[in-house]
Amino acid sequence: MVKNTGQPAYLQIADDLRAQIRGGSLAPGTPLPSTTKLAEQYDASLSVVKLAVGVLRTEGLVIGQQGKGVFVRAADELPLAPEVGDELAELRATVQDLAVRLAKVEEQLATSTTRRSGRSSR
Amino acid sequence: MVKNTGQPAYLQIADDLRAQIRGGSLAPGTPLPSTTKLAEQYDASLSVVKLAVGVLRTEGLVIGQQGKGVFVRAADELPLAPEVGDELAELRATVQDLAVRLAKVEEQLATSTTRRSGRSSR
DNA sequence: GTGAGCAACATAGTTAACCTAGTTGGCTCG
DNA sequence: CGAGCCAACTAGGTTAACTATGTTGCTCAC
Repeated sequence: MVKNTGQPAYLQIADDLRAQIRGGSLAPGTPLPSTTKLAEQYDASLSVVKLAVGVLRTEGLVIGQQGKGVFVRAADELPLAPEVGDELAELRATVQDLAVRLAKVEEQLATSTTRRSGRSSR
Repeated sequence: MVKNTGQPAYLQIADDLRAQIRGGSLAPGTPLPSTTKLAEQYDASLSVVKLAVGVLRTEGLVIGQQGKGVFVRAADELPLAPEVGDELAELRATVQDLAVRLAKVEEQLATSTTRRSGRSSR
């Protein structure tokens, strides 16, 4: 990991963890892997993992406890409707995908129209 | 500044900025001072200011634009709107529409470049 | 056996440095 | 005069090092 989609690494990791939480793969009350573990797991630096966890923390999805770990918050006290977060993550991914594809198209279009003559329309 | 309320510096700054936004002292659409200015203003390091702005960014209170500045979001679209679901649905529709249109464009582009010769360049 | 202390590991905060990338405005040169 | 380059400023991302602080379990001395 972490790929290449133009999405920053710490957001990718945050999205992934968020998806795992929303999806139940990380149940409420259970601790996330430690930051060093996550760093290895995602093949990222400690810093970006800390950033990712920080995002989830400010989102309220997760609560860090010094010396113990980072725990998934109980579903009852989750900040937003669970589906909203889900949809948001999905939408983010989709939008990112669209952005990348559009950029490619734009580039192709630019080079071809330049070569071919003026442009049509718009 | 900052402290020493036990509250970490970056949260104090984030809180202060949030208060200014909520209080109208920083109107929607207006840019925050640049990160370097904020760092001087709060007598903090660049790093903590960046963290503080990052918090507001993930909260959606503020939108950063590379090269220009960090702008206060319009009051209409400020967070915690109860009709978040509505906005989400709308966004979903828009994204779907974009995806379809983009797919068409990509297809046209692919066939035309293929037909006309090998692809060009780059 | 029990308690004190210590080592190892955990999150959290702070700072600094470096790099990327977008915007803007001014200056130079053709 | 205009086009294009360039310098200065902007936010954003990444990494690394250091510090602080809390938790837990082990060992060792008594």
